[in-house]
Amino acid sequence: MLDSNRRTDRSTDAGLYAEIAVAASNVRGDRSFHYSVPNEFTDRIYPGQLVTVEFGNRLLHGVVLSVANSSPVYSTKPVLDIISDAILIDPGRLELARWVARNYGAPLGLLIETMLPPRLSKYIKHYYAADPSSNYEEKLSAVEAKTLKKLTVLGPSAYETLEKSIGKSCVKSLSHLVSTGVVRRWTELEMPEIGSQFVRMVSSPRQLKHDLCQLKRAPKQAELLRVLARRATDVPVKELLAECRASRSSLMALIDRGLVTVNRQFRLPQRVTKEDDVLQGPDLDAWNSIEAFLDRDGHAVSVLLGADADRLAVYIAAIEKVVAGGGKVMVIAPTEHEAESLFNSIASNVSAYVVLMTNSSTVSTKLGVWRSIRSGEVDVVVGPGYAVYAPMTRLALVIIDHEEDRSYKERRGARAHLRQVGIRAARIRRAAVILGSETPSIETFDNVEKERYRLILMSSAGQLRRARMRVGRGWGAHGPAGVVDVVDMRVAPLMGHGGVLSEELFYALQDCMQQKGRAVLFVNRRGAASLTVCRDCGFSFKCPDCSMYLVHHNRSSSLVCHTCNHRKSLPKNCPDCRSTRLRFWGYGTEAVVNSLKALFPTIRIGRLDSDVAPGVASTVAESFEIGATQILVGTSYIFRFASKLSSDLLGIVQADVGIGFPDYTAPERVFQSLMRLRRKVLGGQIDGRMVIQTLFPEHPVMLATSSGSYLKYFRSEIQSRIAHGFPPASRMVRFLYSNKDGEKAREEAHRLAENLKSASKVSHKGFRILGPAPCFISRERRLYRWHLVVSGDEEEVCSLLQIPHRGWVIDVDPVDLL
DNA sequence: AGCACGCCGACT
DNA sequence: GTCGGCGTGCTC
Repeated sequence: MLDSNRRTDRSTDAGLYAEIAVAASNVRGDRSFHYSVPNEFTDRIYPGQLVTVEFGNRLLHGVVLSVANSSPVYSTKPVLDIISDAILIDPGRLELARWVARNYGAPLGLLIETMLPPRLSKYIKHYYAADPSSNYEEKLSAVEAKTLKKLTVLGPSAYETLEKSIGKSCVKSLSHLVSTGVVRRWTELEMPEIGSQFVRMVSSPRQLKHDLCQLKRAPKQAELLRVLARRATDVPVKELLAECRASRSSLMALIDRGLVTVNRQFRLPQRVTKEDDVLQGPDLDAWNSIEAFLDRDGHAVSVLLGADADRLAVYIAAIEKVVAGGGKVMVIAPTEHEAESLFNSIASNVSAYVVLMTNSSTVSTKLGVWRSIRSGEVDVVVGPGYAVYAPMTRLALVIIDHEEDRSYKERRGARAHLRQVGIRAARIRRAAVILGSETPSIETFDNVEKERYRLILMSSAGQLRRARMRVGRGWGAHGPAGVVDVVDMRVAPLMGHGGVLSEELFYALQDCMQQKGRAVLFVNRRGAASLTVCRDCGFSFKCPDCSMYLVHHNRSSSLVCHTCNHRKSLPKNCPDCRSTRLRFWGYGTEAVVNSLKALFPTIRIGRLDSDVAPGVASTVAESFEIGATQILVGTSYIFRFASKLSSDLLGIVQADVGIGFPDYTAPERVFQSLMRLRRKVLGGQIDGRMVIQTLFPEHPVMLATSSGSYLKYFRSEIQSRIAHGFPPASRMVRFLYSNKDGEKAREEAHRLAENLKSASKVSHKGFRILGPAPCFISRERRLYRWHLVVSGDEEEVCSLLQIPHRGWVIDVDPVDLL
């Protein structure tokens, strides 16, 4: 009788041991666990396999990381079962999972879970059966005896079935029954059948005549068989029945006769074949560089700088080349939406097997896509950030488009930066990386400057550089230079109500309207007012659950919290002193529209932000595109309609560089979005004009923006990052703690600070601890928030990630500190 | 997740 | 003394 739960002592048993990543999502960091391998598994256990193990008193699955003849742990539990012999995660991806877990302090189990087929844990079933060969001498408790008796009657059953038929308390006695050997336990992987049904002919075509003879009195069945024979392949059930105008019963009869079989087959979703994008070939200089780059052996990163369409041409040529050489390609985009449009362009321009990884497809499609990629039949995977975890083998090229996009930084889960994960994935498999951008991120360009990445400038950028050189400006913004005016809003004369428009922007708009032109006004806030104040007692409306002020929205006459979406209607009187004199400070899109309406009563004005219903939004955009609307006021939401924004005037109502906010990437974001706006709005206009209203005209990023010089911007920004110890100058970790009780949050934050400080004494090395302090958003959704920010070198900082207990959120290289 | 262990206050 | 609630940390 085998006691499957016995522990193994290393001293007495020189057997085989497996290092396992257990699917427990709260073991932080890259910690793994060691289990002994029973003799029955020694010749079939491999890294990447899925196994069942006991963890604490839970039954969990895990993935084998390595197999060795010794274990660093004295006493080990046994591997209980190999769930399937398939290698679900290849060694390269195991290494990637470990790297992410270590560098971001994320649970290794979480990474493993994201790499396994979707929803895999739902398909793992634990089975129990009474072992008839075992004798019942053991002293069983009443409950155990009852469980055993029921199990004998039921036969082998899954845990879920047992739970239903014998109840929770009996089910708990199972583990003891297993350890005494009276009950056997094993695991099965029951993956759902996926794909649609296909009909297959059983006999050979030569036998067709003979088969048809027996169907003389069944014309429909004969017809089905004839069509099937003519097609000479498996035919989808639906298609076959439609073609023969037959019903399901005829098909069932054919199956009963044993003439056909029906099986499920997964076919990848058909690619969307729109009219092919008219693509010019990639520009020669850039392509020569990329080609040479791809020809060199091993891992290297190159930054491709150019306009969207130009980069796409290079991507496609690069994919063709790599696939022709037998390599696989990953194409990563910041959002699902962008991934889909990249997929459409690539799939219709490349002669390779291209699939789109998306969350919006059905579960079975996702599973099918995962399998197809794993099997190696797929050449190119296109997807949003998480597609860097796709199960690709023979990976030769990773393309990360819009590498500067902030959405690559995950805001939940592992909180990894998926651009960095993609680069690491390529490095592990010695694949090449192309980072595509029009305005590279500070981190990426820093790597260019330090000669870790190579810069490839496309002619669209190169031409601009030449044009700019003549007027003494650097490269970096695309499209004609145009005129840029920066208005100092602290001293500028204002027009209209609400302090929204400067005279300069007003006259620019007036000019533009008189010449029947169009204008885009960019505002960085939705709603009407950022602060609603009582003019008599000074009362201001705050969110009851957060530390934020409520924003007034005109349309619904309500007050909205932009952090938690708490809403209430705007009262007529001040809740404190009953005064009716409520005043609105600051402005958003609504206030700008109202102010403009008063100044330009005859002009049609459109508004585009996330408050506008999605269906209405595209109408607004189209109406602007055809000229029915002359002024468009919007937030960054307008980028969704980037192709419809072409205008003569671009007004930035308030360029806020985030001074006074703990958001060190704010200047980067301002530069990025203003440059992008300028390309999208004024790109085609020789005489295009841009007016930037700002309270900080002397801020280096404002100066760089007005001259359109990327280098100027980069220099000033990297200087400030170095000065403050922000990434990429050093590694930074933010430890965040939230609690209903503000005092408790404060205490906990101080406790962690002490723990971190003593850790620094142990290791002698230095790192800087900022705080503990309440966060800028000190209360959110009824929780008080405290944080600690640590910066130092990579090695040092990684060692701190394990210290905080559960409840702490760890954010490595956060994008803001709000 | 779920259990053990330890600390502290309230009770026999 | 001892019981039990809760917070914390561990699971090979």
